[in-house]
Amino acid sequence: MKEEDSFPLCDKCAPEAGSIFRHLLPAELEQLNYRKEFRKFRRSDVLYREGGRISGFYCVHSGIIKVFKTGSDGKEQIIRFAKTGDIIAYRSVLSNEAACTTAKVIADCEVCFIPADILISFVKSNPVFAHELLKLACHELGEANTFITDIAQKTVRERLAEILLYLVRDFGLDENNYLRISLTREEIANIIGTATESVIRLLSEFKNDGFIELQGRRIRILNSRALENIHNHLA
Amino acid sequence: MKEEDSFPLCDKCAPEAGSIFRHLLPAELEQLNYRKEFRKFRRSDVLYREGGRISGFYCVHSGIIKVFKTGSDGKEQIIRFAKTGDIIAYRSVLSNEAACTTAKVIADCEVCFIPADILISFVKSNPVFAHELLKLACHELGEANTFITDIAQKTVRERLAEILLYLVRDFGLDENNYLRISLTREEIANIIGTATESVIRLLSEFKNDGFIELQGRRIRILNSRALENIHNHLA
DNA sequence: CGGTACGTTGAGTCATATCAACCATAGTGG
DNA sequence: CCACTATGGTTGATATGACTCAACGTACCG
Repeated sequence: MKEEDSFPLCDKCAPEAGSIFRHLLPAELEQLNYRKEFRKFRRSDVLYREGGRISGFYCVHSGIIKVFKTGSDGKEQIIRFAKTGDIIAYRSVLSNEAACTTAKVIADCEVCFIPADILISFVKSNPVFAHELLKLACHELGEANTFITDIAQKTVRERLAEILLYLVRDFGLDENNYLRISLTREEIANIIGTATESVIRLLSEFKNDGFIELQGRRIRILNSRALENIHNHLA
Repeated sequence: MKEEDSFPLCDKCAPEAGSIFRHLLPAELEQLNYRKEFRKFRRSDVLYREGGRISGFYCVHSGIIKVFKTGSDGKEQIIRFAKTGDIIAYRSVLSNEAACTTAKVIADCEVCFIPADILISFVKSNPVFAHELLKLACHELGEANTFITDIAQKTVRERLAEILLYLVRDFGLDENNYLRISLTREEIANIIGTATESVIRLLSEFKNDGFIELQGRRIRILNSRALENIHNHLA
């Protein structure tokens, strides 16, 4: 079928996207291809909701997803983003806990849904894969620790500079130095833990200082070195 | 030898302390007992330092250890505590990254030092153990996410109430409702990400409200329900 | 006995949150 | 086609939580 062709096959997708599945054996990849379900989502669709039980996890083929927790007063706290090659919800699957986050689409995406049991079975059957998964979780843990320290100790201004640089690193710039991810001011605020108005004011401060340029939601990075300095408390 | 007797044997310690090693097979436990090194540390000793390469990890037999990151201005951010049955530094060992935290003794402790290679080999040889280790890492990741959300969204007052409850849950109360962990005001500040003076002021506010009692460094919990309410923004 | 680390309190300041008003844009339905 | 509504962005005024700085008290320790 024509349709079929457009499905990403894991044994092609895994190495290209650099996903964790590149550590699977051919037979396991075949099994994965057989069991997975290809799905498309559009902006603001929700993949799963915190508190819910999870029957599987997702591997992102294209698009961007934000993963957030809802605070007691209903405010979103964005924990991380997932893009091509990333997997989400694996935490809940592996620890067998209810989802502690919600996943919502930021840029239209294509993902594979993979039943929970298959992940567990790979962990049990493929030690290298298990180790890689551990590396992944431990790496994320390290990043979480860094984030905790920053959010606890740095000013909003410093955190904003940091997040811009993080977005550059993770999503890159286009040919005109515009960030390849588009976020609302509120979403930016929900990453660094501040008010929307503060983000707006600080962004326009950065603009006036000539570090960035703003075209609506698009952000152009002019002087990442300066942002680096702000982040490191040197300015 | 007399000395030998005082060494904790992992096959006894693991089930009692509820450590991750309870999932090992007898032969593996034996290997662990053979390879591990028993060590004692006193208050303010450092087990390992951030940035350093790690040749092994630690399983805590007794005592309390604080694990923290040092912020850019030298301020400690306490990430977690480790007590009987907990393992530390496993993150760096598994992800093969330099230590991103420092571990310092809060209450005199006895630990086993375990060479890195043995952990990796268990992950490879024992799928159940690997899975349990994944559960552990994923659970910690979930806790980190919650902490990020709290620190980003809650007031210092709310966080202080929360941390007191967390310390009750994790370390318990003695017969007179005193916390079984002793921290300096500065250490408390370094958990919740605030200034020492703020902790002092808020603690004495809680005292005046009759929620707690203070005897130097010892904290007596009188009304945990009230603290619960503060934490949940209900008061 | 002096030193060092910890605890406490007060005063002043500042970064950031909050509240309110307003504008721009786009989608919707009559 | 146009009012209508919702969403997101911006700006200003004001309030305040929390930090900083400084001084001083306290307790333990060699």
